[in-house]
Amino acid sequence: MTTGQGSAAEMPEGRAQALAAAEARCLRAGAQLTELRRQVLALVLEAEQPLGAYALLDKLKAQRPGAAPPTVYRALDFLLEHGLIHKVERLNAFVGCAEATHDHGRAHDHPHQFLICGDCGATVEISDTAVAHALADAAARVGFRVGNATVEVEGRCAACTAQVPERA
Amino acid sequence: MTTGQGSAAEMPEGRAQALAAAEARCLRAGAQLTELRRQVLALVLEAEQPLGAYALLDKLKAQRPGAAPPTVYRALDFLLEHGLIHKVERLNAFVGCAEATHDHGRAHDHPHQFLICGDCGATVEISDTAVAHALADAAARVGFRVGNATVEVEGRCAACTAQVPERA
DNA sequence: CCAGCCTGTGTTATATAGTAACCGAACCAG
DNA sequence: CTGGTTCGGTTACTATATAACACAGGCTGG
Repeated sequence: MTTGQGSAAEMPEGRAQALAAAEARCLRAGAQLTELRRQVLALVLEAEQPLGAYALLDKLKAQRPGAAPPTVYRALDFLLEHGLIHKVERLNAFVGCAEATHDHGRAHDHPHQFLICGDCGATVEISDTAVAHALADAAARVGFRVGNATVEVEGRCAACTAQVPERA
Repeated sequence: MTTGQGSAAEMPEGRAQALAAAEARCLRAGAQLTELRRQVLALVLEAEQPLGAYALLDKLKAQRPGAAPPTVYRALDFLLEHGLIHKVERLNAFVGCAEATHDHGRAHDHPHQFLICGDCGATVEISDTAVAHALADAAARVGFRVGNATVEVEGRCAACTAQVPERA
C-alpha cells in the first residue's frame, strides 16, 4: 500500500496537481502560499510516507541552507491551518491531505482518518463519514460539541496481510 | 468537567479500587506490578487530568529521589502494555484507563475514545462501540486489519458550553 | 552450590520534537 | 516617509523520549 491502492495524492502527476490545487485554494482564501511554504508542501507531498519536522528540515536545507526548526514549523502551521496537510499524532509526522489534491472546495475540516500499517509503515488517509457521525453522536450523548477529531488506527494493510501467511 | 461529571475513575475511592483491580489483573496476567509501577499508576490515577511524563517524574521524585526519565517511561510502557493507562497522543500525556477501574476481565484493548475540552482541558474517556465498529468497517473496506485505534476529539464539554453563552 | 539467564531498576548521555523571543526585510496604507 | 503587518532568519531554549551500559536479585539447570 506504500504506493499501491492509496489516494490520488501519491501519484507523480498528483503532486503537481496537488500543488496547483493548493495554490488555487490559497488564492481563494486570501492566503499567501509563499516560496517557503510551497517548498515545504512539495517535500511533504513528495514523500510517500509521513515525514517528521526534522526530516523535512534536513531536506529543506538542500534548497535553503539557513533553515532552522522555526522555519519548518511555521510553514507546517500554515499548511495545517489551511488544510493542505495533516499531522499524524502517533508518528509526530506530517502528510499531504488527500482531499486537498482535488480542488473540491472544502478540503479544510473534512473528516479524515489514518490507517497506519505496523509492518510496512504505509499510512493511508480515508474519509469515512460513518466514523465521523458515530463519533459526533457519541460525543453529543455526553453533551460534548465536536471540533477537530484525530482518528488513527494502527494495524496491518492489505498488502502486508497478503504477503505474510501468518494470521496471528 | 475538570472534576465535575467525569468518569468513575476520578472518585477518591475509585483510585484505591483501581489500584486493587490493577493488582488483580496483573496477577492473572502473570505480570509484576512492582512498587515503582504501582507508584506511577497511583500518580496517574490521582491526577484529574492527563499528566505528562515529566510531570509524573517530578511527582515521583518525592517518593523516589533518584528517578530519571527512563524510570517513568519504563513504568508507563508497562502500564500501557497491560491496559492500565492510556496515552493521549494529542497531549503527550497519560491517563488511567476508565475500564481498568472495574475488574471486568478485559480492560486491555477495549475500544476507547477521548473527548478533550479545549476550554477547560478536561479529558473524558468514553467507550463507544459504534465508533469502533464504524472504524473497523471502514478499514475492512480497504483490506486493513485493525489493531489499536487512537480516537481523540477536541471540542467543548457540556459544562463549558453551558457557561459560555456564545454559540461560536 | 554456583554459573548463567532473565527481569527490573539505576545512571549517564543523547536524540527527537517543539517554542520563545528578538530582529530585519518587504510590502502596503495613509 | 512613517507606521503597521506579514514573513522569515537567527539564537536560544524547553519538552518529550530513548539508547546504552551497569548492577542487583531471583530463578533454574547442572
